[in-house]
Amino acid sequence: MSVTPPRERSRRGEGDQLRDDLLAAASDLLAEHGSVDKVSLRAVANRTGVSPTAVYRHFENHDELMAESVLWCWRELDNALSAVSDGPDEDPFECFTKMGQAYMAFALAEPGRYKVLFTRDLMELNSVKEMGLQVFARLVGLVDRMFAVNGDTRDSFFVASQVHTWLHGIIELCRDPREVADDNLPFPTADELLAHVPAALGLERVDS
Amino acid sequence: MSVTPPRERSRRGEGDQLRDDLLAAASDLLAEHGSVDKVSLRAVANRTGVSPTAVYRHFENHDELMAESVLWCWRELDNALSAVSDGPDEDPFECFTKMGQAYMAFALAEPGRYKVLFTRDLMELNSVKEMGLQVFARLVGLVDRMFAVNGDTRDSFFVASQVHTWLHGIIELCRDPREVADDNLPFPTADELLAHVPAALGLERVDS
DNA sequence: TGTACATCAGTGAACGCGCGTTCACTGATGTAC
DNA sequence: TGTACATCAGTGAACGCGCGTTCACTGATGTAC
Repeated sequence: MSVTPPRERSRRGEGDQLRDDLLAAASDLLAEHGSVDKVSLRAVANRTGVSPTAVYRHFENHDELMAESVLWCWRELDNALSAVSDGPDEDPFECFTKMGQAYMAFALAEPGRYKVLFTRDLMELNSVKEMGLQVFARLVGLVDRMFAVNGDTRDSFFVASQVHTWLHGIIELCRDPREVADDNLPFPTADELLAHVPAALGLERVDS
Repeated sequence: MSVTPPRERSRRGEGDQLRDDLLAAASDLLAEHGSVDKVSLRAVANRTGVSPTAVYRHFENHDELMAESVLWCWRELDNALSAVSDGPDEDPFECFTKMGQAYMAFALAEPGRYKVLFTRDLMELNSVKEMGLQVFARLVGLVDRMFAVNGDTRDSFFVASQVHTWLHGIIELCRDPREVADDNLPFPTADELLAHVPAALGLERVDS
């Protein structure tokens, strides 16, 4: 039980700073433990260098703290994907590849943080659901643009769902690339599996 | 906190019966909660109608109880898949479809029980890993037989991994088909997504 | 056939722990006058 | 410019709870003689 040194008290009027600090600490703890159940309010307070009661100045209870923390993780994913430039003048097929790699990189860098995004109970909250759909909308948009180039008439939402499910499964199977390396499990790596997705789903540029 | 009526004490020499009863109760609790962390030793004892201390006659501790419980769940999946006849004189493409449906049915009937199979820490135990690979081997064998018919020269292990990851992702996305029905999430159903897997992965009979 | 006894299949009380949450409080700091 | 005071940003002790685990035990039952 490592104890973080006490946090310097915020100046007057800057009390909201603690809220962000708590969410950042919670995000780290979620990344470490990979589950909302394993991250206690007290642990978040402790990691932040603050007493458990201080948390109640910013969150109703443990449930709300965790819901907001997962929302924070979603924003981290959204930011990571924003780094991939996909303006309308870019090649959507290249964007798709880069976006897939960025998504995979986020998921594999901190598997616990990725896993927590899909916490079943939290998905029922509108805030979390909307955030999830917003990220998904990036994918749908990209598929739309590839379809436009190829003259593909399939339902882009359906194909985006195919992409999403497949990537999600790859991440689950090959969560930690290091495990695969020194382990006797002969599973393919995430990169290999990822590389076959565009062709299998007909998301490569058609020369005509 | 519902309390199961006390269990009738086993006759002398039949003490092992309790072990199976505990595992069956644990399997149900895992199905209900979908996580090893949420199922306590006391809850398993309670569900079985026995005192917590009785558990220690059959298991070292909570960890071993959970490990054996998950192994029990794996055997339930293995049994469910065994119901699909896939003798060498059957059409492997039909078997593949039926096996996929059986797998999906198992996963969607009790999402919690399915989810628990892939508990990260437990996968490091040889007993669990072997059980997982044994189930996976069914799939590889099926892919082999489809390849034989089609003269397909791809690596069957790799393609089986593609199937596995994709199905796994579909299950995660569409865990509960009822949610999709009355919810505003417009995601495709598991059946729709599943139906597109064989074609996308080149696992349909080639007419030549 | 009767009885002493070892064994089996458990029970019940107790422990220390970390948890979420409540309550009364404290001390620094900005502001009104 | 000095001071009283309201407010802010927290703290610290305490609560009841369920947990994993230990320990000493109990009572039925099969078996040896």
